Amino acid sequence: MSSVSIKDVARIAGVSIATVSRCVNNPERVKAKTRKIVQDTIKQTGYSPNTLAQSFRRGKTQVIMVVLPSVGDPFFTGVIHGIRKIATENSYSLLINETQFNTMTEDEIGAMVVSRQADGIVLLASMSPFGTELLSERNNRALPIVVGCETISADLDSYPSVHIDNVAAATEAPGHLITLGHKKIAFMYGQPDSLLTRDRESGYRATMKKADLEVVEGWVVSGNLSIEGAAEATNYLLDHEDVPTAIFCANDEMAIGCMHAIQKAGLNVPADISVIGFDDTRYAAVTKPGLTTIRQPAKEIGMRVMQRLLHEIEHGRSAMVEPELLPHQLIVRESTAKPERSG
Amino acid sequence: MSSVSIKDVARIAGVSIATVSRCVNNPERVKAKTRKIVQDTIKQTGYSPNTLAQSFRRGKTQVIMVVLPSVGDPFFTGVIHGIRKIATENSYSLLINETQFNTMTEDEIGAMVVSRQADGIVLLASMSPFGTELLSERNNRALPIVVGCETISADLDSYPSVHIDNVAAATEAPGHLITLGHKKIAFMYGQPDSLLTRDRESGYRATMKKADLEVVEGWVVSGNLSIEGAAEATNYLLDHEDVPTAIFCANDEMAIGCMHAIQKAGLNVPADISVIGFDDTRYAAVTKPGLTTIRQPAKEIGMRVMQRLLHEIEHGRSAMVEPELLPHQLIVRESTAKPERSG
DNA sequence: CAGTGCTTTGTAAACGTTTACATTATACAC
DNA sequence: GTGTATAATGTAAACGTTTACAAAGCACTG
Repeated sequence: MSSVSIKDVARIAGVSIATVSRCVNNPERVKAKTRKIVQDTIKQTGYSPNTLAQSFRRGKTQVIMVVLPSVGDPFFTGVIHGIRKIATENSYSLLINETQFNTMTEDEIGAMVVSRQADGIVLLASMSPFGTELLSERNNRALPIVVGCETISADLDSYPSVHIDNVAAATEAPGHLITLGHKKIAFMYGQPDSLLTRDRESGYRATMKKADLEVVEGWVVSGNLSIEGAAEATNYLLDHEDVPTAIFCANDEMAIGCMHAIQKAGLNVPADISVIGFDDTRYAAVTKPGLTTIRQPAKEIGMRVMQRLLHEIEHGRSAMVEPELLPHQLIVRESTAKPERSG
Repeated sequence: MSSVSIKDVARIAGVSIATVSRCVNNPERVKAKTRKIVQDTIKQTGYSPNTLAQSFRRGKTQVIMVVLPSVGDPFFTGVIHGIRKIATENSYSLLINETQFNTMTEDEIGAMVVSRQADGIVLLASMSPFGTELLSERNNRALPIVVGCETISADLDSYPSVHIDNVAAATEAPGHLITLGHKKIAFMYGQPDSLLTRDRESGYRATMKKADLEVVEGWVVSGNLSIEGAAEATNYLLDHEDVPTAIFCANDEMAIGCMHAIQKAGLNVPADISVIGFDDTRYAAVTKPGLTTIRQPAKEIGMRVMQRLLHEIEHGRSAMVEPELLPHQLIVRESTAKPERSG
């Protein structure tokens, strides 16, 4: 059970533990002959440094904590891939925390933050997971944090962030629908309290207003970020006395649930109702009909977020910086068309 | 930058560091009055124990490493949810490693294993990610490992595992198709070398043989576990001189790509070709047509795997045990029907 | 008040590394 | 051979906890 430590290697190789340590970390600083002896001993004994002791001594874990609503969302999967790519290249591992089901309280996450379970944190579009006091004042030990996909709350504005221009992107979706001739456009958001959906909602409302279109009471609904939630919300919209001719969903996942509910109700997409999503996940291309959506460069966001985080870790908190904006793109497929039958 | 340590708290509160430590870990062992003073000091100073030092001293990280092909697969998402539920309840965090893109070599993962980055490992249906020597003999430090979804290789047979009966499940899928009247049934697997797909393939072949049906050369193809790979593989099948009337895909993800390719080729599912998947992910219910598939209890698998792992961690390696089998279920939707037009 | 047993607190060692500094070995010039 | 600079190695402290053990405090009994 007890494993071989640096002391054992030193004893067997007939050198000091310092030399063994150097052989592992700075091989060039030890004479070739000695190095050979030590390395052979290491191989023979199967020694490998105790990471716990190393982390402790070095004050670094080589672990990045990623906080996000859910790994299940295929968009976040893309972001995580980007994060992981850069992290792996730089010898970091990923500790992933999902906030979705609130199994982890603010206190718990906060404790993690403060107690250096990780060297840095990536916050992805979650609602502020810690009490703000944790991020400021006394506890603000320059713990490196970078925000991805969206600035989460005003309190977090001072953190570096990487995302698309959500307001602009959320303008293009209803813009596209309006261009097609739609006047009755509903909006389905995810979590009520997140800035992310708020940005998208404001983009939606601004566009409607600019086109002199009315946002009817009951057309702005929550799909709870899930297929099932979206299906429910869609049924609610279909029951509405004034059924919209198009629905703008704040992500593809909800758009999928939305289309399914429409089709299940015996209606046709896009003939009866157009649906537009957000994210351009890999499913958007294979739904039937293909989903018109706004593409976010998921992997790139992840990569840039992680690069920024590495910078923070290595060079300390950077001065107040502008959010880094990556390009988005409207992808037109078959789920949107001009309204054929007016409601 | 430098943070408050147990010493600072002890000094300010006027007690020894041992008392502070006890206040944090065994509050009942210190007098109420002293406890109050210390806890106030802790609150006032914002002290929180250095996790690194704790882990080091205790020899435990409270971290579980999960090794799996890809977090992107919605089936694994379900498994992870189950794992996380139990892990969180028991104060463990999840370190997630994807093997998919081979960014992490055997050596790297192996080093992690041996060097106690984690207290235990969950292996999910990946190909053997370490050299087997790492898992046996000298390095076999009773590091707790539980295998989920499938036993990975013969070498790992001695580890506890939790999964469905893959062979039996893979019998039901072609069985269902045969019952419908299909004779030309193709099989699309994922990664060539994994036992998981091999089990499913053997279930497929056995069923075909039992029904006296021929497995035509070129009908067993790899869809690479992805939508795109499955689409390619499907196109290959469609180009085959003897086009099958049904395709059994080793997971839903590939089934989705498969249906898409069929539809894109101007054919109809299930009229021209029936498609059956595996996993019953949340997308299976919302594809068009709805996907007939074999349900695996993803979350339950995750929960049981994690419970077993906790047991291993707390009570040491259990004696050679039988794999724990959870029930699967054939879910019939609209993507399968009796063959209407014979090829 | 001494003795006893229990509770509370303090002292100090230990965990396995890394690394500043001290020491010793080596190479080279004279 | 001596001196000097440099390379190689060793010594020991430090990181922040936890915890075995020792010591002290306390409450009670006789």
